[in-house]
Amino acid sequence: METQEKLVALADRMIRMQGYNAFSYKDLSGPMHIKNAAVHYYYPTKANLGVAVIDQTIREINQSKQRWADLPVDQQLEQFAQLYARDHEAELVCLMGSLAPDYRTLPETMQAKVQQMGEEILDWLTDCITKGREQGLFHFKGDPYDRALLVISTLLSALLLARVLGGDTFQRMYRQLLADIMV
Amino acid sequence: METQEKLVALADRMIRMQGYNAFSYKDLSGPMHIKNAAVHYYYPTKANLGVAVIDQTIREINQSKQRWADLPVDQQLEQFAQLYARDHEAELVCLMGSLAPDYRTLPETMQAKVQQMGEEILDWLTDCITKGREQGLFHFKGDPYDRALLVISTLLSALLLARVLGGDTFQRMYRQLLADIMV
DNA sequence: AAAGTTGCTTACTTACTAGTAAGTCAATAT
DNA sequence: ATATTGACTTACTAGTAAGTAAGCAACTTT
Repeated sequence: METQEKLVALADRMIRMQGYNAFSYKDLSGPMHIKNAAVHYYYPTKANLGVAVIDQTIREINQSKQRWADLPVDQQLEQFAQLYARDHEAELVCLMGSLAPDYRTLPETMQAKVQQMGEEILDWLTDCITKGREQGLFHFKGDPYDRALLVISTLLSALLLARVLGGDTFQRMYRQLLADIMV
Repeated sequence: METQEKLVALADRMIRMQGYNAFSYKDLSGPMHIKNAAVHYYYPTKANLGVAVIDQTIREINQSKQRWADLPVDQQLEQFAQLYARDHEAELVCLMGSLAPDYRTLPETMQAKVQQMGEEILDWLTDCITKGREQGLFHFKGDPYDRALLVISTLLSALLLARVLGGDTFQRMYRQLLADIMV
């Protein structure tokens, strides 16, 4: 992996570990044994770097979607949920969970990207849930879009609450979420 | 209201609008037309101020609980949810939603308080939900504690997601949440 | 061989951060 | 009348933030 890719990966980690406003260029330059200005060489502003992190995440999500395309939708949902389980093991929150509280302080370029990311995840989930109900794999009351909101909501805040409450908070929420929707 | 109380109220607003790491003493001293050092007079460190904000929130929650003590538990839950609806109208996230992502960067005194706040809310909600099921007012699968986690989770992330996705995101989630648990 | 180009470093600026020490001034207590 | 306290202000420090300008060595292109 080259410097530029490593920078994005490390920035992603920092954002999801500490928050966008709580990390600085020295948190990247230090561990990578380069100078502060070298980070500015690749990403002139922190906003550029932030956008790159979100873009990378959007790409990764799209790759996952494609990889799962041939699975039954209940397994697709489970794979999606396991993405969050892996974040939990790494003691990271998801990008949306980290950036949403800081949304008002983010540069506009980043705000737009965060929104795009949210909409793309939500559209896919809505689709997944709609099909699952049609196929008798899921069952729930109400609009699939609203259900998709609750699914994201649960996974996102399971990561947040587990951070504070510790213990088996994440696992409990994870299990209950799937139990609620699976037949 | 006196200076000290105003400081806590304003700090609370700033934390829930921008995040703990994105506000500074000048954000308080400026609007209050006092000097930076006057803030340090009341709260020597930012951690002191942070703890005061959480303590105040815990006190307010306990007052609400007491006020609702004689209501039927389904109305208690609705009142609780309306607390979040009011935050949404004020374009604020809840304190937990703001502080949980930054948890790792918070001074230990604040971490302990955030945890305490979470546990107190959760205990009350668990109790409320348990009673509601016993009385046939609520109905849901699984452990009441897990259900309480999902209720908080939904309200917390409804505020976060509404910030990014806008529109009627909050109302949709709010409605679906209550529809899911109310008979 | 000369002229870019890439990937940095050195050295710096400007702005802001939390935090402190000492002083002021009005109200209160003795 | 004097001392003390409360609520600040003035003036500062040390550290960190993002960001920039200029230079340099290695490699590539012409």
